[in-house]
Amino acid sequence: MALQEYNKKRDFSKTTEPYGEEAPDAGEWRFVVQRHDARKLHFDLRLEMDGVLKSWAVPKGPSLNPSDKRLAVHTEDHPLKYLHFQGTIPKGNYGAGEMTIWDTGSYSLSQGQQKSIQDLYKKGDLKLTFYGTKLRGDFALVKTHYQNKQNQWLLIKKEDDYSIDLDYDANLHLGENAPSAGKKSPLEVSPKRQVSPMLASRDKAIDIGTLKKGWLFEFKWDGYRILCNHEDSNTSLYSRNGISYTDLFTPITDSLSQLSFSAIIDGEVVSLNKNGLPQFQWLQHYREEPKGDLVYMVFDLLYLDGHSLTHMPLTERKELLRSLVEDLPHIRYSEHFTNGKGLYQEVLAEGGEGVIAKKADAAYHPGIRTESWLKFKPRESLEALICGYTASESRPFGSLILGLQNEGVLTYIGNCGTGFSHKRQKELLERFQALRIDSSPFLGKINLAGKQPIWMNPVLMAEVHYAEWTDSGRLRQPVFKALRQDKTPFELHIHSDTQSESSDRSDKQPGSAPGEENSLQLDGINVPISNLEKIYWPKEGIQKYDLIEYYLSIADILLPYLKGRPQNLHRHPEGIEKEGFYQKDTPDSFPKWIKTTAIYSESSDKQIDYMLCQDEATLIYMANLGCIEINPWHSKMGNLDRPDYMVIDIDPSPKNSFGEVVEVAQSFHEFLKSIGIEGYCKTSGSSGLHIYLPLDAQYTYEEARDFCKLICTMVQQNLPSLTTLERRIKSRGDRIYLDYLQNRPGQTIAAAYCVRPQPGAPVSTPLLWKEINSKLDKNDFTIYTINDRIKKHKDLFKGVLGKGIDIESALEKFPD
DNA sequence: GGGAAGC
DNA sequence: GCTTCCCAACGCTTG
DNA sequence: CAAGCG
Ligand SMILES: [Mn+2]
Ligand SMILES: [Mn+2]
Repeated sequence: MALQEYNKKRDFSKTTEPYGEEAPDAGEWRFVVQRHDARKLHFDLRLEMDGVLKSWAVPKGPSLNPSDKRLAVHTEDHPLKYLHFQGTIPKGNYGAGEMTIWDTGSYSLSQGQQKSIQDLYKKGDLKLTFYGTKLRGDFALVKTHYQNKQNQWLLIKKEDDYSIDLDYDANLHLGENAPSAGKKSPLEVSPKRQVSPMLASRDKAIDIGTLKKGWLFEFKWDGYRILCNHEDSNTSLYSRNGISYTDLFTPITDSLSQLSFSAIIDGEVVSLNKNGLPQFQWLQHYREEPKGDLVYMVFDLLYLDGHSLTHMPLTERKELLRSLVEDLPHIRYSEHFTNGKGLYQEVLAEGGEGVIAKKADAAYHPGIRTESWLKFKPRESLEALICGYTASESRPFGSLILGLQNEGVLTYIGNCGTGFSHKRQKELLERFQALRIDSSPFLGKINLAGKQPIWMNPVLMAEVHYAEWTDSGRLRQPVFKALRQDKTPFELHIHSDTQSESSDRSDKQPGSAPGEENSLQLDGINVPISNLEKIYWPKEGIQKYDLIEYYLSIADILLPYLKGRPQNLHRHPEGIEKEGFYQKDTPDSFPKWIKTTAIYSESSDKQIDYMLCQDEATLIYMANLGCIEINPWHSKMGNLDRPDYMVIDIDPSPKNSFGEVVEVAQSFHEFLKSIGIEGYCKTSGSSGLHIYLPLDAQYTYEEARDFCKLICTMVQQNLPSLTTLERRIKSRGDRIYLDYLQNRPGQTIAAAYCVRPQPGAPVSTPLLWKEINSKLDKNDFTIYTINDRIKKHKDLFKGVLGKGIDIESALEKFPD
């Protein structure tokens, strides 16, 4: 490639919109790794970011082995066109030599990343997930801390399903999957696995009229992008994120189940009004109120009768598709046209969404945003932060107050008062309540033309369509489309066979409109999930979604500590700032698959059905009920009066520092060591610490409690002014309460790995004794950090359910 | 969070 | 049809 | 006994 052309393209890249529709927030961007046989062979890693390709030269190439730290030297930004470039750079030019595409695909920030990619990039601490052919899974791309080596970064594979233990040499992996001359062979698909759809890109610089030969044009349907896998008697519909729509859109499922061949179909489900125009809002409320003609507009066929078709040209796939779905009810073949300009004008006149242009000979690359498909639409859209709303007498609220984060400053971009039904407004208003704040989140004063603002913590995002920007930086004719569903769907954690883990907010997608009844298939049970986006931690904007995601991720480790134990549910259905309540009895309205055990209650003279958390399904059902915290008994069914462990509950007064708590725990550790006991310590998740001693159900609660009291007495004597055994709060003063009374039947303590209804969503986290020092920060352990910690330390509480201590021989070692 | 009662 | 209400714990310790 | 406590 000549420098001249490079420069030309570079100028072009500067002219692209700084805030385009896709680039800033889609959460998934493209990457390429080029093998560059220049003076010295190296690999160039390029990541799409802010409209350019951030680039690193990796001398040894990427490795899939986590123990390799590959040096990556940050080089200058390259224009986006480099995503597809391979060829020979002539001698005499910079970087002369052969350049081939080694791998390409998309990437996103890894799970649990809170900051924007721009911030993390600036910090030099990128945790990325790649969806390429060779580069797959999680990587860290981090700046080294050498101050005189500013541009030296390291590319390190993280331990996951794609990492390997063997040596890895990128130069030996040029295999058949390597794309050659711009023709990357597409992934094969199978109806046994979900497929991520190919996505269209958008380039406002292109005039649809200039696309002629080799392009065809389809309606851009305003509905849900849905794929269908059909094989034998199995027919399933699912969204881009893998959420199942098989049951919701039964007319379509039933119709496609009649197919006589196995197939994978791509299309858009729409709800049509009498004039045949798709009504997106009707579709959003299809579950509660089916309305309009439900039609699956199918436009691609990826698999037929045992063969993957992804490599075939589009026109051939569509021909097969047309004959396949002929005459099926609720299924319509999406025709294509050759006059793009004409179709576009027609669509505009009818108020349609837009037009998709497709290269007639293009293959189908699952999960890739392709330039072989281009979307054209008259209106812009973006994701804006909802910063508040205006009051109204006639409606639930007047309009949304919208803002964007602009270089760290929240900027007002206008109000939006249309696009929601009365019903939708009420749902939104309810969701807004938890986020209300007293003063404006904007720095300056906002002119709202006298309307009364109600301010909100700006964490919710709305997809808004608009005509253009005004000169003063406001949206013209904004219309609310949907609340953003910006999270990775759980389904992907369960069926790890889908590719894309991120969502594209510019393509509308189903998933979690409020009031929509979701469910999650776990342990063969359809677990009902409601109000996923309900905010449980208003300050942080953490949703029920995040809680469930955490519990899904920790279930395997957590469940052994819950199985067989009656529980006291502690529920916070309205979030942590509203009062929660305890619930012991399991009402009849709970599903019958929930296991319970009946225990007689003296006070109410009746049997109480205590819930047992035996499996992931119950765990998630509990989370859905607002059980942020989990409170199991210390003893199990079958041996209810003999606890499996003894608990030393270290409870500081509000006046004690955490450092003092640590000091007390250290004192316990010393004493326990002196009587030959190891003990296991965890954060309570709140302000204290818990020390567990394994008992293996060998002693009664009373024996455990007496032994605990003895130990606490020793420590209290050792630290008389810092600790107390006083049960009355008033008598404790500002001392730390050593609560041995927790060792009683029916008494509970927040389980290891459970979340606490406290600021920051802390997790009760098992620790190494050596971590219990003045540097310990209990705020380090939250739903966002525990999984990394477990990768490193595994389950530090394993011993709690292991071999029990011998109280008698420990007592012999007591002083005096 | 959800069901029942009340307006 | 929509809003509000109401419910969802216990048992041991201590004074 | 009622109130306190987790
Ligand atoms: Mn290079
Ligand atoms: Mn405690």
